[in-house]
Parts: sequence; structure tokens; C-alpha cells
Amino acid sequence: MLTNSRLAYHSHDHRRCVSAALTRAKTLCEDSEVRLTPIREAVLRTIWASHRPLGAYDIVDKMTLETTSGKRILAPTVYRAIEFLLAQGLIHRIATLNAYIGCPFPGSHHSDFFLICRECGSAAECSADQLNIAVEQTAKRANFKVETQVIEIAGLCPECQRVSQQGGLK
Amino acid sequence: MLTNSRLAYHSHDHRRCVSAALTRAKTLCEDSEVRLTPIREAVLRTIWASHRPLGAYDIVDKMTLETTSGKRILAPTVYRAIEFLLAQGLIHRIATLNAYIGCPFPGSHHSDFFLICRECGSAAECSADQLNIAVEQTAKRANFKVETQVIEIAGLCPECQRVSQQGGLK
DNA sequence: TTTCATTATGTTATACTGTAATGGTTATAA
DNA sequence: TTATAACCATTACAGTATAACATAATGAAA
Repeated sequence: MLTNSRLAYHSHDHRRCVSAALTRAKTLCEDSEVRLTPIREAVLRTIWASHRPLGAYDIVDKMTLETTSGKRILAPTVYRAIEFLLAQGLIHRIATLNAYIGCPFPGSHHSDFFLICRECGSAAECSADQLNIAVEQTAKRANFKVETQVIEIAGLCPECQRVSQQGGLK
Repeated sequence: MLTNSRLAYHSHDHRRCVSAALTRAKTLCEDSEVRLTPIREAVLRTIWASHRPLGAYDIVDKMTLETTSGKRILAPTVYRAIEFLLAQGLIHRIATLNAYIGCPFPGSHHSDFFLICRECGSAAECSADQLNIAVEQTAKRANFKVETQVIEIAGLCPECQRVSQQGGLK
């Protein structure tokens, strides 16, 4: 099973996640001959600020705060960047949260799912053959032709389980 | 595998679906000692008008048209009814469409998924142990505690596959 | 039956999410 | 340098959802 759940739920040097994501993004965009413009890169960097999915207007606010010129970034600008990043597979949309998260392994074409912690908000991306096979087979039994799949699982991440158990014991 | 895919995708006497759904709803609400008020029943009936998920404002419009008194039904009224019906497990929310659909087998506690046809818009609900097991196992490998799951699969239903093949052949 | 508490609904206003449309700007290549 | 396409700014608006407060209906207790 391919997953970034270790990083997503436990403390780590997150700067490495960010720089790795940006490096991969640059390489992929060069290979695909599309442009990772400053705005698109800034949006990607903002989304990668954490392992928590971020709403479009959160991105707007963050970017407006961080900008030096004091010029307000507007929603359509962010949405256009999001559209681009989605198309390149650099980010994913979390439908249940109306939010966006960086893809930890772009380029590899995978059908993936998300484990979203309701407590800390962090989300891990996973890709498991077993699950994809189960989807395919159950769809087949209804003669349904699968094109896209959205699998979003909410619950408690390992860290937040620990914390909530400790809280219950005291 | 528990599913209503036959009914969802093929022509049938839909009045029976509606009356069965309303009967089940009444029974379940009596058992739970909650009130299926006229408005809630009307919203449920409206949602059950087809096997296609319906947006909240579509429900508003439909109900406003169908009302005899000419009085406009307003959004909060519909959303409150939706909230109630969701809580009773009589309908489901389709996150990828921001829309609502009647549950064909309420009462049985199942974790389910949806096969949504992008062509005709119809959605079938399914419950397959294989898929639930796959979700549980893959989550377990990340030490993630599952609470809720959203699985929405988009593609082509059997009928629309037939039609699109015929179209391609001519 | 009256009263009271609870639940449900009506009404207004507004927040959040997302996109259409238009025109200006920048980068790239001929 | 100029034509072209891609990108971005700006305004306006569409669609989804809820907050807040007033009123009405319901059911149980006095």
C-alpha cells in the first residue's frame, strides 16, 4: 500500500515535504511542457503549508496576508491555479470538505483514497490495490463502468486516538 | 451484495418505489418516536421523484411549483427537512454532487457506496462486504480508526453503456 | 382545559463556494 | 517587433448552506 500516513499524522520536518513537492512539481511541469507560473507555485506552496486540506478562500486569505505588495489575491485567480494544479495531478480535491490538498506522489497514476482525521484535520493519501479491486468487482456486478472514484474516509488518526485515550483515562 | 441497481437504471413502475419508501419512512419514524411532518414527508417524496440525486434548491423549486397554496417554500425549511431525513437515515447526501437521494433500504445499518451515472444522472446504492472489508483493512494498516466513509463512483450505467455503443456503431 | 415546554416552521439576512464574462498583460515564437 | 496564445485582474453573479430570531403547532402536566 502506497501512503504518506506517517508524515501526515506525525510531527516531522515539514519543510522537506514542501521543497520535495515543489521540486517534483517543477519537474513534472517541465516534462509536460506546461507552465508553473509564480502564482500557481504560490498556490501550491500555500496548499502544502500543512497536511490539512485547505479551502479555496483560506488560500485567498493566506496569500493575501503573505503577499508583500499588499495587493489582494482574488478568488478567480486562486480557482484558476487550483484548476491547473488539479489537471496536472499536483493536488486533489476533497469533496466532503470542499478543500484541496497536495498530492504526495504525483505522476504515478493511481486511484487513491483519503484518510481524514476529524480531530486534527490532517489527511493522508493512500493507494491500495485491494480497495481498487473491490471497487471494480462490485461495480462489475452491477454492470457499471467505472470512470472516476471518490473515496474519503473520516475518523481518527493514530495520534488523535492516543490523545483521546489519554484524555479518557485521567 | 445489497443494491437497488436494477431499479435505479432500468425503467420500472416507479410509483411503487415511492410508496414503498414512504411506508418504510412512516414505520421507521413511528418506531423511533420522531415526527414525519407533512413538510418532511413532502421533501422525502420530492427526493424520491426519481433515482437521480436532487439538489436542495431543485427541491425548493419543485415543491414551490407543486404547492397548491402558491406559497413559496424557502431554503431553510428544505434544509431542515433534509437534516431530519439524513439523521433518520432516510436519505443520503452525495458529496460530489451536493445533492440528495432516497435510501432504498433504510433501517439496516450498512456502510454503502454509490454508483452514479454521468450520462443519465441515476445513482444506485450498494453495500458490499468485500468493499467494507477492504476499507477497514487498508485503514488499519495506517492505524486509522474509521468512523464514516464516503464512496462515490462515477461512470456509465448499463443502459447508458448500451446507448453509447449503439451510437458509436451507426 | 389551561398552561407550559418542546419541537417545528416562517422569515430575513448573510456566509461560503464556485464560475461567467470581459478585457488587459505577459511570455513565446515567428 | 509583432502576432499569438497563455495567463491574470476585475466585476458580477450563480449555487449551496446556515445564523438568528419570530411565530406556530404539538404534546404532556397541572
